[in-house]
Parts: sequence; structure tokens; C-alpha cells
Amino acid sequence: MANTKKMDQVILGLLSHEDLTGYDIKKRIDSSLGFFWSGSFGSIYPTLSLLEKEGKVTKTETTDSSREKIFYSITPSGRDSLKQWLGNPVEKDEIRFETMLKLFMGKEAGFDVTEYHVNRFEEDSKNKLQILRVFEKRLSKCLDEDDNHKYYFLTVSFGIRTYEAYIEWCEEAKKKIRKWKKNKGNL
Amino acid sequence: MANTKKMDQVILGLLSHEDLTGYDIKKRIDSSLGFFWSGSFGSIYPTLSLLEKEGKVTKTETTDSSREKIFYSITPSGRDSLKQWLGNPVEKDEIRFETMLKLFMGKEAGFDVTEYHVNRFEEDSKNKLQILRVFEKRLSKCLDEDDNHKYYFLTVSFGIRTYEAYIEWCEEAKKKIRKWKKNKGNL
DNA sequence: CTTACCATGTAAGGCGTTACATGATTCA
DNA sequence: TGAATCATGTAACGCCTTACATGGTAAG
Repeated sequence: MANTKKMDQVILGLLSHEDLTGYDIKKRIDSSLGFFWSGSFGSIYPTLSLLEKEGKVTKTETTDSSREKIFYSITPSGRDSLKQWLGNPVEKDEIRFETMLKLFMGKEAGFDVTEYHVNRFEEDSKNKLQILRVFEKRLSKCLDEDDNHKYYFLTVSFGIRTYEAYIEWCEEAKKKIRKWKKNKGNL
Repeated sequence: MANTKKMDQVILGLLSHEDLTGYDIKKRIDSSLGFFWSGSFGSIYPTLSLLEKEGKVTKTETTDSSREKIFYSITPSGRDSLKQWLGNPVEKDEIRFETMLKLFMGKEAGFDVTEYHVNRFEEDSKNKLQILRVFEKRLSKCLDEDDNHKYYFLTVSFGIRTYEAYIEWCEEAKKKIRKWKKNKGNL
């Protein structure tokens, strides 16, 4: 019913920009889509075969340089299918933050443990923010070269806004926790 | 290896606050944890049975009022297990935003479709923000009654910060899109 | 010469959702 | 009296990750 599988669309979307191998697709997912999507080889390769059977992509085996690679290209039918999906309303945006889970039930472990998790979350957010800023800089220089860059830019700026908010919240949360720890001492 | 299943901990965490039925647990997940976690009956009930077998919770069947309910309570062993998990570093915080996927590959459908998705995302974020603000108000009045409220408060304020950032980004993104649409017309 | 990365796939198994099955109670 | 909600569970199925299996190449 609710077709939750999105790997088809992820692959078609990436191939709508350029021809890629399965290995390339994995790299794109990890870098460009990394902060809001994920996927493994175990789901990429089978999906590629499926898409080929459905006529949405075609494969080209190359032995040109050194390694044998299989490049996939999107077909007009694949493009139609992608376009149609893009027009449908979003079914679900999902977050699964183990960090928040650990905060919510943190009392059992105490403020120190909670502070530790906030600190780790902050570090992680700062690292990811730094990477996104590099992307942003690069992208803003070539926004007009290809419309794809504009769309990509939107997602990058979303990531930046988000991580900035995370980091601000971390500072705020740490202040609160320190205050609560102090009060506890005074009781 | 990497024990990805978290439903055990979710349930133990909720039971560490108070005794609950499986049905209650579902409601708590949907409301209190809703913006950063999810879970269905199909995984709640089996996990409860499992936890009981492991001696981490005990069940009490009641027919007191009208309906027959099964209340679950956390045992000391369950509390230990929860505490230990809380002390371990977070394995993974995950986001799967279909909206961002549709933005990233948006060129195939054009700016209007992208604008539509941003608008829907904004509406949705505003609704969720409103609910969280109510929670925040209620919580801030009883922060000192129970330490659990303090931990809960941290997650709520995280949600608020996040949704505020989303909404700000939406405004920014819509401005950009409108500008790009205009430029396209002038070419 | 060995480590890291490139490159493609398969198999097993876990996790979790959806749908099904059943029935009581409350409220309009 | 019919709809919504309370309440507990099971079964089927789908998705995805991890681990396995294999081998080439580049760099230090």
C-alpha cells in the first residue's frame, strides 16, 4: 500500500543529474544526501537491476581505462516516473534521534551522563556543519551554471540552518543542566 | 552486532516514569516522543512479552474498573539495564527527509513543485511547533516537581529550536525560489 | 608488499510496519 | 445505534543493513 521504498527514486534522481556506477551512487548518497538520507550497497545494486528490468535505466559496461565499471543512465521512461513521484505529496519525513531518547529518559542516569550526550551531539553537529559550509561555498559560486545546483543549494542551506539550531540548543541545554546540577548541590 | 533495536529501551524508559499498559505506551510514543521517535503496536506488544521473559518488567492484569488492562512495571533489573544503555554512547541519530529528497532532485519537476513542497513542509512544521509550545508551557510550570520533567523539557526545547529553524529556512527558501523564477522569465 | 580504496554483487536475518482479528465501552 | 476510542494481540511481508565473497588497482 504505502510504498515506503524510496531507493528507486533516489537512484533515478541521482541519474537525472549524470550517469553513474553503483559505487558512485553510494558515494553520492553518503556525501550529497548524507545528512538527510542513507543507503547501502545491499539495496543499491538490487534496485539498479530492478530499474533496468523496468526500463527506467540502461546499463553500459565499460572496460575503457582499467577497471570494469557499469555505468547506468536514466531513460525517458525513468525520467517520467521520477517527475511523477516528485509531483506527489511527501508521505513521511522521519527522525530517529537516539540522543533525544537518552535525554528523555535521562533521570535514571543523571545530569552528568546527559551532559556527556549533549557534548557529543554538539561536536558531531559542528563537524557536519563545517562540511556543509564548504559545500555551500562551492555551490554558491556556480549556482547559475546548472539549475540542479540551485535545488542542491536549497538542501544544503537547510542542513546548515538545522545544525546551527542544534548547536545553539546544545549551549542552552548545557547551561540549564549546569544550573540544575548546582541547585541539587544546594538542597 | 550493532544492536539497532531500541524498542526495549523506549519501553523501559517510559516505564521508569510510571506503570503503563501497551496501549498507553503507544500513546506516549506518539505524543511525548513523537517528534523524534515512532513505534507501532506490532512492535510494542511483542517487546513487552520479551522484556517480561527477561525479568525486566512485570505485568499486572487488572479488571478493577471496567476494561481488562495489563499494566507493566519496570523491575530493578530493568532499571539497571536501562541505566547501562543510557551510559553507552549514542550509536546513530537518523534523519530520513523525503522532502529534502524531492528538493534535491527537484529540477526534473521545476520550481513550482518545489515551492509546493516547501509550503507543505512549512505548514507541517508550524503545526508541530504549536503543539510543542503548549508542552513547553505546561512543563516549565512544574519543572521542580519531578526531575523527569527537566529531562523531558530538554527534548521539547530541542524540538522547538528545530522547528523554528525549519520555518525560517522555509521563508528563505521561498524567497530564493521566487527570485529564480523571476530571473528565468527575464532570460 | 600491504593498506586503502575501487568495484560488483549475494545471502541471511533483523526490525518494524500494515493489516487482520476480536471485542468492550463511551458518547452523541 | 453507530462511530470513535480503548485494548490486546498475531501474521505477513517489505525494506534495509550487515556480513560475506571476490578481485583489481594505486600509493606509500
